[in-house]
Amino acid sequence: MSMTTSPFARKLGSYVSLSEPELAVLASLHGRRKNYSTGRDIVHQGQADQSAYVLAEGWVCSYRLLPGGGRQIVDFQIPGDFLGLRTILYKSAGQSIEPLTKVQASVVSGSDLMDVFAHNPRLGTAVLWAASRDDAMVVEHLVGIGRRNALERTAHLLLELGARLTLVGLGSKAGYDCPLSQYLLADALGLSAVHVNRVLRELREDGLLTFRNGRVDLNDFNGLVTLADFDADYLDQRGPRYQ
Amino acid sequence: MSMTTSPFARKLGSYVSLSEPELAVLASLHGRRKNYSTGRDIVHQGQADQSAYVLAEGWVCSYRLLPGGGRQIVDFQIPGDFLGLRTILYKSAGQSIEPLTKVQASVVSGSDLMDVFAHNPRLGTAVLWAASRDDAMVVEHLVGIGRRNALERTAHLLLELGARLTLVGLGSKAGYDCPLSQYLLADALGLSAVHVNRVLRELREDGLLTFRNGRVDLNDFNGLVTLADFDADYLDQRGPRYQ
DNA sequence: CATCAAAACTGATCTGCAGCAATACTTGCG
DNA sequence: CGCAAGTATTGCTGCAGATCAGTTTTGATG
Repeated sequence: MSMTTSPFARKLGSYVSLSEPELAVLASLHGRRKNYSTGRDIVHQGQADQSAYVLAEGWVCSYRLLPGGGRQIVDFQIPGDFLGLRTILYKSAGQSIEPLTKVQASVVSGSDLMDVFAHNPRLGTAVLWAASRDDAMVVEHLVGIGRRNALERTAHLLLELGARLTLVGLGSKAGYDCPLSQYLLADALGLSAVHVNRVLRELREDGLLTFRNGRVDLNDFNGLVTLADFDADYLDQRGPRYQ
Repeated sequence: MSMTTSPFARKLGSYVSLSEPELAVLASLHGRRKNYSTGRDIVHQGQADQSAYVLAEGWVCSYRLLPGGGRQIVDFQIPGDFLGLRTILYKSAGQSIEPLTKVQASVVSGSDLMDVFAHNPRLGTAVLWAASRDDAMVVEHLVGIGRRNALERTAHLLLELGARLTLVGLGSKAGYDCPLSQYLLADALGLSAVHVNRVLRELREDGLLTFRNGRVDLNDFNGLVTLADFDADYLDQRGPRYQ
């Protein structure tokens, strides 16, 4: 993999074979890098920010505010992920994006992206295709929330994060660094923070995983896979390709 | 709206201005109509059927099988909807599609669609853009399941179906015909069928809606909107357009 | 119109998780 | 160093909704 191929371009290339000029257009999309830190949302629900981002460093989450005052974290994003596409595609985002750590991201302007759609539709197809794949994973996650119990859900989320981090070289089957608080996990899992705590204790006591001091240790990987009915292949980026 | 413009073309046109030749390509995509009836899935989870469908008549649902033996209905589709795109885009569908009534659908072959992506990428962009919009609605629905109570969820689903049917002329604020059994509602709402029954009774006793004999009567539309925190605009098909 | 199966409905009981309250632990920060 | 803020941990209580075990209604069919 050459140094000039970004993780993002690699991801798109798995859907549509991209030519050199197309890769160049893609590279030209990246604006300068911006830094964000915890405490203020990158995108706030309702506002149409008109720009997207490619995460270079740090973790963020996208969430929806709920009528009752709570929120549902829809997805966590890790380095290499594309975010904020929705704020460009639709009038309003419907989702907010919040940095969970110090974050570095390169900005992709909305108008630039729309120009790509108009003048380089093959690239547009690739971008949307990748986005659709990501959506499918989000759906997978949310379906899991509805019908698994707390223990299975938690195991599944932590396995999924592990698998995704491993793909970008930030984790392994043994474990990974994870900056999430029990409150954040709760918002993602649709549980109370108190209950997340109990679930983590149970997972620890059962010798399955240990989550402590920002570190997840997968003590019994296979046991977790069985418990959570985790399909390790479903993160597989490959699909049919054309050309 | 000319007679030659299908609901599907209309939907795509709301994202990308389509030229006459492009509309012609779109029309040529439609294969012959096929009939399906209840009892056998149109697409079965796992198999990559390699064709998609545009629903002409009847209702279908797409669902995922769950580890515990149950299933989560991810979405209902009504006339005018496009379905099965995922079976073409990815190796495996991950979702099954089941007819709920007698169904007429025109087939779109997978290879034809992939040809469109390769040779008419503007159309490809439009198709994927529309799909991404549909996904956003599914996410919306699933988020609702996680965090609303049974009464709110049920009201929300029945309002949403009403709104969508009204868009294609099959319903109004007063009500609509609905072939769903309480078991199907349960699988969509993540509830037991027994509890769905109780919830429907409560909605009826509160004078909000009556669901009986395949007919939904929205007795108190505004009351329902308040209860379910329903955003009537979120079905709005418009978004930014280019060209 | 009698028969049968599917769908709708009901009551009783059980349970997973939320909500509240109170106590430790961990990490800056003046 | 000691205080404050966030984070983790544990016990207790209540309830929404699951599960079980039926009965009744509906509607399709010979």
